[in-house]
Amino acid sequence: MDKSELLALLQPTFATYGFNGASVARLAAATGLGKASLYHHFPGGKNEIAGVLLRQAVEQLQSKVFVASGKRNSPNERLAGMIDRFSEYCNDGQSYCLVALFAQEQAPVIDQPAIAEQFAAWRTVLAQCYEADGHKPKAANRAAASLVNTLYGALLMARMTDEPKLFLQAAKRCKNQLLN
Amino acid sequence: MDKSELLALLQPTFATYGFNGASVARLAAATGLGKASLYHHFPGGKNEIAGVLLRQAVEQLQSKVFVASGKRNSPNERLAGMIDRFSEYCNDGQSYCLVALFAQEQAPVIDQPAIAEQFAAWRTVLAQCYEADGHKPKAANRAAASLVNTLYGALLMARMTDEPKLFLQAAKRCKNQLLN
DNA sequence: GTCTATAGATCGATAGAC
DNA sequence: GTCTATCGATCTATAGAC
Repeated sequence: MDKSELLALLQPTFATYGFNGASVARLAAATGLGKASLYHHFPGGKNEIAGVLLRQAVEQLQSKVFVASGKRNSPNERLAGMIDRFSEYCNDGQSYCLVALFAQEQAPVIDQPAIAEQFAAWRTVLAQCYEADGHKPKAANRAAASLVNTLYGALLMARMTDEPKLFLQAAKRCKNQLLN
Repeated sequence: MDKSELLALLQPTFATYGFNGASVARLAAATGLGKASLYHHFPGGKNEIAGVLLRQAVEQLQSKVFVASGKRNSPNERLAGMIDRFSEYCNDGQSYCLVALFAQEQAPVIDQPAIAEQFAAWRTVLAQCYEADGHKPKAANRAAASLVNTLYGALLMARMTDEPKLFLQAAKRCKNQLLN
């Protein structure tokens, strides 16, 4: 069985129960393998699996979501694109973000200062779009922080209430606000 | 030692490590008592403690935060008051919300449908203020959902990045938007 | 009420057969 | 590469002395 397939089977268990709630027994069951077989693929055990999945999530946010792509587009269209790609990242509010989950649990795989820098960097990407749209630097930073807050807050609400539409509606409102 | 004092000592351990990360050993250490002494006060063990703290949090949000108090005030002032009281609830972004934390971990003390109803009810309280301020029903619901998203999103970001000011700034922006 | 000591279950992780 | 069996540590919880 391929390692990336295994990781795809393992991710939902972490996303559902968090780092501490995802026991090796549960993880193994999610793959259909025995525990020992899982250790064959991931000698570092649970920490290794969680670390790989966490790095995958950060990498996806970094390279696929918070990127101001489409140089032909207006700043607002680029921001709207990032909202759309964040929606894809979290499967329209149906999947959760392991970065947020692990960070809240203070999981051993989390490097908290590095996470803080990552989110600051992503806010900066957003702020540059707002600046390109004519906002003053401080207003752009505020708008960027608000957007990240709203996206993650909506994702959290969708998870807490098991209503993915709460995320979709919020994402739509954000985009409408940009493209009105 | 008084039970409410004990609970005050126990809450931060759950808030820091989550339900699964807060072992009875850690909880006992936080109180200065031995494990057996903790079971004397809470025969139901960890689940009982977490349940009490969870109900405390919900009760505080219900009776102290999401209440449209001050009939003399304008709808916007009442909304601003709720933002202020949510800030008090989370200690200006320095403490986390156990409802959110336990819900994300699918902790055994969580009744997920009940939590979903609670947040829906709190959104309704906010929406009624927005309606009283002249918003149409659907717009009021949207504004209410946005406000809750932003508050919880900002609290989440503040926790993830260990920067409480991210919450304070967001709360301030929400209030400015209301009272401009 | 608080303690030490410990039971019994589950945890993460490993040995070794196949 | 997958398995059964098991280790040692940790977990929740309890027994019983003081």
